[in-house]
This record gives sequence, C-alpha cells and structure tokens, in this order.
Amino acid sequence: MSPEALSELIFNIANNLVNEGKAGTLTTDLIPPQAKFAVMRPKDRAHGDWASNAAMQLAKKAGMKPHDFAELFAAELANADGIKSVEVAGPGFINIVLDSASAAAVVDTVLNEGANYGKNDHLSGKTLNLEFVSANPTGPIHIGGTRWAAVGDSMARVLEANGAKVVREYYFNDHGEQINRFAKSLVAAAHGEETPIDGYKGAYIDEIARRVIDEAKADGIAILDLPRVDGGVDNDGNPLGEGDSEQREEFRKRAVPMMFDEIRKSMKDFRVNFDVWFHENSLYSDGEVDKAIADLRERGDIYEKDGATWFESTKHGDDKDRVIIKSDGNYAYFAADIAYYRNKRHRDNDPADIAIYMLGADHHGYIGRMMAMCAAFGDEPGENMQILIGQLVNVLKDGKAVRMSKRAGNVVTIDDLTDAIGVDASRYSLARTDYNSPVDIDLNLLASHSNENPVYYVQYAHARSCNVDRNAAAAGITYEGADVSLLDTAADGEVLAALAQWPALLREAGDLRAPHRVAHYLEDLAATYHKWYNVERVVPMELTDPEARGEQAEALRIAKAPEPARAAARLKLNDAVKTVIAEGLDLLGVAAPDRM
RNA sequence: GGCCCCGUAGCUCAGCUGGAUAGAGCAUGUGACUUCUAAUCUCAAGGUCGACGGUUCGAGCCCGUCCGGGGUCACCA
Repeated sequence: MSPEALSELIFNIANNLVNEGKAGTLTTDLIPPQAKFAVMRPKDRAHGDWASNAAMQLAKKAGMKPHDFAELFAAELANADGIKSVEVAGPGFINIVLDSASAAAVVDTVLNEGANYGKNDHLSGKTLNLEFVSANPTGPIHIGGTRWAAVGDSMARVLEANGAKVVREYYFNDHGEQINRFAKSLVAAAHGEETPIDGYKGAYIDEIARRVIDEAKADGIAILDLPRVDGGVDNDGNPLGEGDSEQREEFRKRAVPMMFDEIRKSMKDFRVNFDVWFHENSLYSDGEVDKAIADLRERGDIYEKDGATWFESTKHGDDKDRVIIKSDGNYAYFAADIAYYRNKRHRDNDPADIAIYMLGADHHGYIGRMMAMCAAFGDEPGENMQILIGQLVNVLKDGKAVRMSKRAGNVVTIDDLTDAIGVDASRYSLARTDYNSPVDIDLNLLASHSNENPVYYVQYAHARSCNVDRNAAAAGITYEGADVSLLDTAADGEVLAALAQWPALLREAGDLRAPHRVAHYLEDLAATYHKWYNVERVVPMELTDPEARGEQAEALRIAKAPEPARAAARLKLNDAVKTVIAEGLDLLGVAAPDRM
C-alpha cells in the first residue's frame, strides 16, 4: 500500500466516523482536504512504517481527546487489507505497520511504470513559460548565469514531470547601451588601446576581436582601417572609448551574432535546450513595444510628464511610477519588458498561462513594477506572472570574497567551471542548493579538480545497481519466481519506504518550485541503497560453517545466501532503485553511469 | 531609511501540510574488502536551531520586536 493510498484511507475513515456519528462535534465540512492527511515516515522504526497525525489535527474540532479519537481511526485501519498492525502512541499519533507484501508492492509499481514512476499530470493543460539565464550577449555565461541554467532547466524538467507544458526561454538583451560598450571594447582590444572606462576586458574580448578581424578579412573588409571616432574622456580623464563610428558598427554587427552562437553552444553543452531564443531587438523592430504602450494607454495607465512618458504603476501597487519613454525620446529598458510579457501571454505559439521569471537577487527591485504591469494588463500577479528571486553566487579565493566584474576581466565562466569539475558535478552541485541561499564557489577548490561532490555518491549507487544486474545475470537470477513479500528485513524496509516517497516528493518539488529537493531525495535513496548493499546480497554466497554462528545462522543465511524467491525479489528491488535514481538524475540533467 | 534573502554541528548545507530523541556530507577519531564495485558501510565525538516574547497538545518551521550578514533603491541596461 502506497503512502498516498494510506492517506486516502485515513481521509475516508474521518468522513465515515462523522457519518456514523462517532466523531463528536466534527462535521464533514470541517474536514480539510485529503492532501492534509499525508502520512509521515517516522524516524524511529518503533513508531511504525508510516504515521498519521490526523486524529490530533481533528480532535479539537471533534471536541474529543486526541488519543481517544486516534483509537477510533486505529480500529478501522486495523481491518484494512495490507495493514499488519496499528498502534496509537504519544499524544495521538497513529502508527501503522504494513504487512511485507503490501510494503513491497511499490517494487512492482516502479518496474511496471519505469521512468514514469512518480510522474503525474496535475499541471496538465497549462503552459508554463520559464525564462532563465538571459545573460547579456556581451560575454560568456558567468558563474551566476550558470546557476540559473542548472536550476532553471531542472525546474523545467520537474514541472514537466508534473504534467506541465514548459517553454524554456532565453532573452537576449541585444538592444541597449551594453552592446555599444561591448563593441567599443572590441575596437580598443583590436588596436591594443586601453579598455574604455565602462568597457569589458578579458581573454574572450581579445579572441572575439581577432575572430571579427579574420571574418571581415575573409569578406574583403579591412576592418581596422574603417573610419573611427574618438569618444573622448570623462571628467576624471578616463577614456570613453570608440564613439559611434563605422568601425565600431562593423565590430558590433559581426561580434554580437558570435556571442549568440557562443551562448547557445554553452547552454547546449550544459544540456540545457531552450525552446525559444528571444531577441529584445525584435520587440522594437516588430513594433511590439509601441503596441504594448498603446494597450496600456487605452487602459488608462499611461501619462506624460516632464517630457517623458510614464507608466502609472502605483495604481497597481508599485512604489513609484516608472518612465518608459525618456525625455530624450529613447525607450527605457522597462518598455521592452512590458512588450515582452505581453508577447509571452498572447503570442501565437504556446502562449503562456503562467510566465515564470527566474531573476538574480540584484533584480529584486523589479518585482514591484513587473507585477504592476501584469495587473495593468488585467492579469493576476502571482498567478499569471511568477517571479523567483535567486541569491547570487559568491566567488571566494583563499576564503575571501572576490568581486567579479567584466570590467576587471576576472569573471568565472561556465567553461571555467565545467572544465574543472565536468557538467555532471557542476549541474548537480548548483541544483542541489536551494536558490534562496547564496552559493560560495572557491577558486582553490575548482583548481584542485576535486572529486568531492555528492553527485558521485548518487551516481555510484546507480553504477553499483547495474553491477548487481550483471552479476545476477551471470548467476542466472531473474525476476522469475520472485516473492516480494520476502523483502521483509529492516534494510529492505528502508529502501522500500524511500521508493514509496518519490511520487509525493516529485509533486512537492514542482509545486514549491524546488528542484533541489530532488537532489536531496536521491542522496537519501542512495544512502538506503548503499546500506542495503552492505548487509544483504542478491547473488547468494556460500556460507562456510553456518552452524558455528548459532542463533545468527538464519539471519546470516537470509542476508547473504537468500533462497531463489528472495534473491529474485531482491533483484527487483535493486532494479527499482536503479530506475528511480536514473529518473531523478535525469531531472537534474545528470548522467546515470553503468560503471564507475 | 524602505523592500527582498539568509542566520541550524568546526566548515558546507538539508530539514517534507507545525510532530515523537533536530539530520547529512566534509573534517576528526574508530572498525569492516580471500565472495554482487571500499567513490561504500559501522561506531564515536560534535547543537542555547542568532536573541527575546507570542500563538498551541506540540515551534528550527507560524506571528511580533530586536541583533548580525548579503542584496537592492535611477529618465542605467
């Protein structure tokens, strides 16, 4: 019997007790939804396989003592199929022990459903647009964006496992001033000049500059000879770099697409496959920005002041109104965001029911205006628009924080990370941390190419289970004749219970937008498996001198030299673990190796 | 100052609708490979869950006030 089936049973018993007049002042409309009746896995095995706090939750409403009310539940539960015993303990916990066949039923469920075990369709019919990373196309993805790539893609996979249609989307900010900074940084690098005060530097800038020069040359253009304009210096005498020249424009035209390709490749190598690569520029060239502003104007949320055009976001809960067209006639960045959201919701292909934004903590100040904009369009903030704020990645050197900046050229990139520890370890360690917490990356640790990563613990469990398969096959052990009710040892029970918890966990990870829970679950499952492996065998071994063990002899035989029906059942259990670990690792974008 | 996140073992972090004796990894000490992979397992040690109040059968979790750390505030993008 699965924990879900148990919860349903307890929920039904609560209703029956009311209908039979045994539940005091409790009425059926006071009973919370079934989800509130989830059973828990007690830490202490003396408290049963599963425990319910239903009686304690309802006792007050029933006007009864929790312990007495629990006894009523216990009496009903004791009669149910698959339940071995029920006991009321402590203040009113109902502790349930399943009979071994019932507890082991999960094994066949897993093997029948395979990689679909635990998946559900409770989000089906909804299209979720998940925008993440969206790093500027002015350089390689840095460690911060890498975190969102790992977390965002895993979240997408988890949401899909809950039945949602997910559109993974990357937004290229290819419109604004940062593109000019990028272009003039390239010009400076190409001529060996000082980096502009607001420019970028680093090996990638030199490399892109070289590639642009080569590409232009192949097209018959001597790019370094094109007309230049000196941008002058700022008040402190720092160089502002190349002005709006023909040469800068040529660099921009050629370099920006290179960056698009670089980023696409980085994401693909990181096993993140975006469905839509959206260009900010297209919002302007397609007139969507103007349409969006006109839409808001029609809704009465636009006004003119001081020569600028404003969005009256305070009407919808923002702290202050926001400029969308500046007094110099240029659009503010936010104008494109408005058009972009509108596009996500009303585009022809896969319009979003829910637009989820994953943003870094440095963008949290945007939530107010974004939600106001959502409301202004008549949508429901928090429902149609959901913003997840993730904390930043801190880079440490010798235990001290290092400030990354493109200006200083000391940015830690996605390639730095994956070159050092590989994609599996990178994705896993970034996805297993709750994005509400900051992450520290120590440069010394990266340089050491350390193998210390919990991902190997989980992967090893998978490789180990594959090895058991190979040995079982060699010994002629198959599922034939398996009796899963013989999975009755303590170690078996722990593994079975861990397997049984996967469906609820997967759903919770989706509902809470918490893919890191998948990783922690896998570590728990792997731990029960490794312990199991150390005390029990699938392939029987020959016991020398078993009689000498005295009273231990039978326990030893069960553990190390199982009879055929038990060995076959253990093989099934082994394979069920293998299946769930592979499924879980896939949700994290991590490989499940057959050997290590 | 306003708003957001965080504070749990020496370090890095989990902690599931509030639940029984607060967990794991690393590090430290200790055992287990002539028999399915020792990237594993066993045992030990390590805690005022930042502080103080409140809510209740019960608080690491919920509410309030403080303390400490990080982030943010624009006619920048």
